[in-house]
Amino acid sequence: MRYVVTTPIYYPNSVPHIGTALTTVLADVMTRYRKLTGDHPFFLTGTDENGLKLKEAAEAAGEGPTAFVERISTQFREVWDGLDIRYDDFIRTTEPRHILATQRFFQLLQEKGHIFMSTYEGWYDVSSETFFKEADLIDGKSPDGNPVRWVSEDNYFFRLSAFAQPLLDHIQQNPKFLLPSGRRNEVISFIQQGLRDVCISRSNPGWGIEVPGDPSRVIYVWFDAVINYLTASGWPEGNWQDKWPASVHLMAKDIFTRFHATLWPAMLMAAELPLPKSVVGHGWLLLGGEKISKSKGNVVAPLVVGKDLAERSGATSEVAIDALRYVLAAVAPFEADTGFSLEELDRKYNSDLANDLGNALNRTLSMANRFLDGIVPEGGVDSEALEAVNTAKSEFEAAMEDFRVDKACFAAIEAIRFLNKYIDTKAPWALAKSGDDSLPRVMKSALFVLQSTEGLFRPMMPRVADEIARQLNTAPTQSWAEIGDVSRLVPGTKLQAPTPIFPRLDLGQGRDQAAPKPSSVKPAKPATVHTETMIQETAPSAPIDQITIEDFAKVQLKVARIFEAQPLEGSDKLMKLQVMIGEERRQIIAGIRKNYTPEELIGRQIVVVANLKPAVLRGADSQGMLLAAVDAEGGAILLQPEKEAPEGAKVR
RNA sequence: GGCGAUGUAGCUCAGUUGGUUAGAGCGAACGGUUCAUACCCGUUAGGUCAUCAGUUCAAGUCUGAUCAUCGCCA
Repeated sequence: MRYVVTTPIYYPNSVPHIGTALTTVLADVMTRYRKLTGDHPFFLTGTDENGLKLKEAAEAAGEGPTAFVERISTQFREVWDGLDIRYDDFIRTTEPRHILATQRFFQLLQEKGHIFMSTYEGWYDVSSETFFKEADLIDGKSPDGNPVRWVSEDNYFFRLSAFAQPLLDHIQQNPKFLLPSGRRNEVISFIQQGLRDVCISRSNPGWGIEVPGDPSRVIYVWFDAVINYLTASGWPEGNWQDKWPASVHLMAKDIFTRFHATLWPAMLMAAELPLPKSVVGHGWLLLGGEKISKSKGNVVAPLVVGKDLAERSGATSEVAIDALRYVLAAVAPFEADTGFSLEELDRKYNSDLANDLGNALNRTLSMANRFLDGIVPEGGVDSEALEAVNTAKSEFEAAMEDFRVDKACFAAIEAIRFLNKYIDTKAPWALAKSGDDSLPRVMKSALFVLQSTEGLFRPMMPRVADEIARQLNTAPTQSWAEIGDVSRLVPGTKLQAPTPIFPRLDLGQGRDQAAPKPSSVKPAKPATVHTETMIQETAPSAPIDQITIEDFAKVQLKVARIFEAQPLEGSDKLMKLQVMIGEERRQIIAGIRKNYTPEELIGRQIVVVANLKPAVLRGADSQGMLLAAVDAEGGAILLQPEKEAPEGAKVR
């Protein structure tokens, strides 16, 4: 039986953002840890490709649904690959294996008498694939503000109501079945309020998994989606019991209660199949106090963040990606949501990785090279070093048993904090000066802690761990049991010269390294602030008509972030930008090609006029304009918040 | 409307079953050190533990009310 870790299958009407990356990174860390502990993990992720919404999204994109999901699914895999996510299986719910498993599952429930026909009526919200009653609607729209349509049709229902008590019993008897505990309570009260039978089919729109024996209908997308976890085991054929039940289903809290903690376990009970061991619904990462919205697009693209971190710090792209992985894992919310920002990433990069971990490795190797000719000495290590490593190791293990990757990160960094204190206390430089014979033992203790942390950090930062092992000239940690084993530090081994892994970020400079140098701005007269669509400068000598504060208040200025930039075809000045104003995506055409390349623009914050009447420039829609100063040559100099502003912040 | 959660130092968060001077990390200030990526180590940070009222010898930790934010359900 393998240790099976799953993420949700992501819905490809969007692209991966920092929130989906969080779940996936956590799953990857758990998997890599289990690989070290010898639990033969199996890591499953994928894309959820059925559903009416997808078909409509494809049509809106002017594509056939097949081509559409193919393209987006590939995007997900590219991002996961870029984040060094090592999934064992990437399932797509349009694959034959899943269609077969889903239909078989449906039939199985029919055979067991848990499916019946009934008339289904209600207001259907395609966007969230959910039905609402009349009373649920707000101003004729769904509670989420999405348009709804009236649907009335005969459909198949799953007798969910029959499983309320069995579910409650199972939850009570298995304290680790639903986590965290706060959300488990939510599920209990949700079930206690009574479960309604759920409609699990829809009339066939020409996309989706057909109900077996009834091609006029397709299986409800959520019903088929959760089955993916079982599909991947190979069920019902072959040795599926090797990969089912899952050890842990990991997801964000929004799809926890209804689907993963209620519907899916009930379906499994109905099919008389084993339930997953644990279902974990972690909290959200809040950006600027707001939830990251899946349906609105990528608020922050993970690979852009990684690339940006690499460029600003000077770290290699592999190290920057590992750093992003570590920070996500370290701040991962569990019970509640947690506030996050790109500044937070920077701070944690500097303090935990550059100052603590990187510097500890660097100073230790530097001393070893100076005082011991770079040779690992004979003899043992101090008991306090051993104790610190063992403490970190066991706390790491305990944290992982509870799926608390954040606590595991803390345990690992604690070992490094110990090391820095230890070095200060022992002062090897003083020992070397006085010829004290305890020097080899102290240095070996320090090297030992470093080697141990190589293993501790490996699940979060595999490339960094490799680099630490390289500099220590020791074999990369292959198994968890090796951590804390002093004999792995072979006397006589020649250490490498220290090379900084995490170049320190200069946070005082802000995040705008790409900003034009002050010298390129003519200081003689104030640059005229204008918008990019007005290439010609307003005459600087002409007196500017005064306006009232009310006039100015009509202009809504907001902070936006550029996440995509490309030259506009058919123009040599215009750039086509995709920006996020908070959660809202806009396309803006800007005449800024003279001073900026697309690469310089992506990831930056800018200021835009948010309520400008949209215009068509060179055939492309421009939904707003950005603010820029004008340099002597008439080129644009972007206005940018002096420091990172909340996403979508008002400017006044 | 019902149920529930959250509200703790500038920031992000811990605070088991109520019990000595409320903690951590970051940031800040000051001091120390020099092996090191201006790093590390130490000290300090005057937090009405949202507010009010209770229970108790004792409450951040229990009860009730209020305010704010959020979630689930209807």
